[in-house]
Amino acid sequence: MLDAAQALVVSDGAARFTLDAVAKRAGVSKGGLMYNFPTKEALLKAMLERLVTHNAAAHAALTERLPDKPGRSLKAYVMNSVRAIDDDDRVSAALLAAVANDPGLLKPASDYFAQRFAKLSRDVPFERAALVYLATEGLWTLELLKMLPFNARQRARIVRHLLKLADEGTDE
Amino acid sequence: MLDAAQALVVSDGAARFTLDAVAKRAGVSKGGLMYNFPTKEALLKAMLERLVTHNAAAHAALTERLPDKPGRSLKAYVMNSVRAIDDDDRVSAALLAAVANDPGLLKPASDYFAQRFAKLSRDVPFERAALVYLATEGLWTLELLKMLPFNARQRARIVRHLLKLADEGTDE
DNA sequence: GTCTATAGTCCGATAGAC
DNA sequence: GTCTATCGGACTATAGAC
Repeated sequence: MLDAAQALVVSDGAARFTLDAVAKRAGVSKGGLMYNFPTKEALLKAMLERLVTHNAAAHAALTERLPDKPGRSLKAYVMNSVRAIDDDDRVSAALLAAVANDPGLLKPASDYFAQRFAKLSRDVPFERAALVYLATEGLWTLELLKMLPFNARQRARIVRHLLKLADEGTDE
Repeated sequence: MLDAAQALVVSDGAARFTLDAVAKRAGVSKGGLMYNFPTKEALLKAMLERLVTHNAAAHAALTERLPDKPGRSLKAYVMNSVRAIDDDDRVSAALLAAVANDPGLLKPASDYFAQRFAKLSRDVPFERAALVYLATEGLWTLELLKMLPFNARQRARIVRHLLKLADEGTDE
């Protein structure tokens, strides 16, 4: 059912994300859907938690494949964020819109964000880690909203710069 | 009427942003509201354009008050973005949610973004300008969504760093 | 557990009087 | 131009059969 819900927001956007549509896409009745998720909010929360889990797993896998030296976690974060936009990202955008009015819904993700930076910046000077982190987040957000004012070449140049900054580790 | 619409999204959020509510807040009937804005989309578009105008004016005013040396436009942009969150920002957040599914609505803002960076980066090395720009945008976005993983001291440190980077101009 | 059917609410937009 | 009144539709959630 969560698969169907995610596929729906990816293809139709957040506006068409209704219980009827999700049930139809999942091949169950609305009653069946609401047996598993008592309210729509419960469904949204489950989708959000799955996104966070996916993201954490992707970052962990990427980190392991990098040499174990200072900044590798931050570097993996950058790499994981600048990939081509995929379905998970599109789900993020739709959910962002859906939950923008319900700050409580974002609480679990908020905690995830706070802990994530703490881990990323452990072996990198604070200011540089924060700069790379914020710039990466800005890049991801603007790209998602199709408001990134860079062409492909400029974007590649920026990504290279971010990775270099993350890689330089503690030698400042 | 636009004032009332903005006040409404600030106080009640995007979910309660209905034509009835806007009309009531503006002290007119729904018919009167829809005489001026034929559809809800027209109303949203007008609000967006006013936001862009406000933002451009604030940046211009801030720029003028800085000494005329390389990087002053970029510096003014950073300063204009890291102020305490105000009503305009809250409107931005609500509109972000409202228009996330309608990419066409964002077109005018998208053009504004593209031109804005071109101006900001005119007298600063590209990579540094892009880094400062993206990090500032990331800071603004995360703060708006209450997902900024920094305390007040760390935030001040980051802002200082961003301003310094913008200020160093072309001496790289 | 999963279904059908429907209750109850709210929205955007229209029609027509004044 | 601005009002009142209302339409048609879509939504979440519930009730109850099987």
